Amino acid sequence: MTTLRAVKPPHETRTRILDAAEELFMLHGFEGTSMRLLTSKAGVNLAAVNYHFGSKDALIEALFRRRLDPMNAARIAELARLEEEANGRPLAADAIIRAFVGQSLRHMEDTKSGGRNFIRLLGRTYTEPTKPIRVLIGQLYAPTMERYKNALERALPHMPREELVWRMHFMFGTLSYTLAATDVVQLIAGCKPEDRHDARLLEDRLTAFLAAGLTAPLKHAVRKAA
Amino acid sequence: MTTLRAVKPPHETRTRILDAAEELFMLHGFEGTSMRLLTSKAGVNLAAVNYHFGSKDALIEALFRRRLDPMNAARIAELARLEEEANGRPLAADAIIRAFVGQSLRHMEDTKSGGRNFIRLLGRTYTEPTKPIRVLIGQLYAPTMERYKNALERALPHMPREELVWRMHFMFGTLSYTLAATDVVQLIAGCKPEDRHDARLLEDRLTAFLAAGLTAPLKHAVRKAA
DNA sequence: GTCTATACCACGATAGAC
DNA sequence: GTCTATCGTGGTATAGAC
Repeated sequence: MTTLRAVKPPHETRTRILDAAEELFMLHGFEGTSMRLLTSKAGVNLAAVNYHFGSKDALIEALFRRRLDPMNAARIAELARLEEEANGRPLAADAIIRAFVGQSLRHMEDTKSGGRNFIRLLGRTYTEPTKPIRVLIGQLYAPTMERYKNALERALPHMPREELVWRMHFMFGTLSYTLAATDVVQLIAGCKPEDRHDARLLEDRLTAFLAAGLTAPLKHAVRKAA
Repeated sequence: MTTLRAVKPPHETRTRILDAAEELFMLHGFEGTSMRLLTSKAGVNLAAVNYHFGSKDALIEALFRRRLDPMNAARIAELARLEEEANGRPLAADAIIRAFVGQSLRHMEDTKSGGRNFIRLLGRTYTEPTKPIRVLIGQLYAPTMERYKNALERALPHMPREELVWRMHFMFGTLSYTLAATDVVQLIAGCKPEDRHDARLLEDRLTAFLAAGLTAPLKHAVRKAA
């Protein structure tokens, strides 16, 4: 076992399965892609999924962990970097938003590693009917969200906590939907398709929209409820 | 057939199927709910769905049409009413948004007719992997979107068309996500559950957030791209 | 430890009797 | 309109080959 086997890296089957799953789940959804199609595309045996992951659901979980854990770690690191630069002063809200949003868009840009597929898949998954998946996503995001919530509380000290939570919720929704629904824009009103792939421009558009929404003045009814 | 049959209204089987489908699709998704479960919950025969609708997909289409057509008609009527009141002057952006958003929340409030189930299901469907469903939703929304886009163009004459389309896209995303993902708020940061059902308060929160985002000043990069 | 062949039950859809 | 039988396909479990 410890002999040289340069041709076949360890866990190659695992990786092949994960890569094929990412693409097919994005195209046809979780329940829409059969294990038979998935394994044949990955070039592995039907039972390999069950051996390596245990079940289809466990495969889905592994798929999300593989990309989401590094992504959220990068988000937290980016926030820490900004806070260090600021030297104790609170950050501006739009800088915080940009740090969060940017990570998703960065992954969309590298068409090489299939990151684009994953991001679209991720955006779709927040509203998955299957509860275990939603719970998993929530768990994977929880530490990051806590950090960003704290940063936003410092950036917007006069915002009631509850209103801030709701606005973060809206923000999260806009981001996930934008990443997931790539063609509905065209269905609604038509837009130049080439723009959809300009991550830098999209980052500016999103940040401007979200920062304005997040820092909007409070309505009377909302302020009373706080 | 034309004799009096007060006990059993016409198309009762159809209605029973649609009602059961609405609830089960919301709970388990389209592919996640079996026809066997659906028909047994509806108290009809397994083959009845195929007889009345032709297929599972056709059932889904009928399900959306039943609720979405009146809902969008109400949206257009509401906009026409506001425009008549304004007597030719352009409407304010937040009034337009409130008219659009309000219709969804109105349907969420009547727990009686199962509207809440439908709205959650609808919010989830914009990001459905199955393309025919997305196309259907796009078609059903198209006339309404056109009307609202025109109204917003009048309300925001200095906004580049393309930026407006993107912002409407963001807006649509926030709305659909908010309606679909009822429990993720709690997963992320925790919020008082009773608030999630106060449609009036939610309408205020949403309108404030979206109006601010929609009317946000343009970034340089975005202005140059226009 | 990795992988394959195969068997098992539930699913969606359909045809035909009633 | 309803029911039953049936077909092809889905996810999963396992026994055994390498």
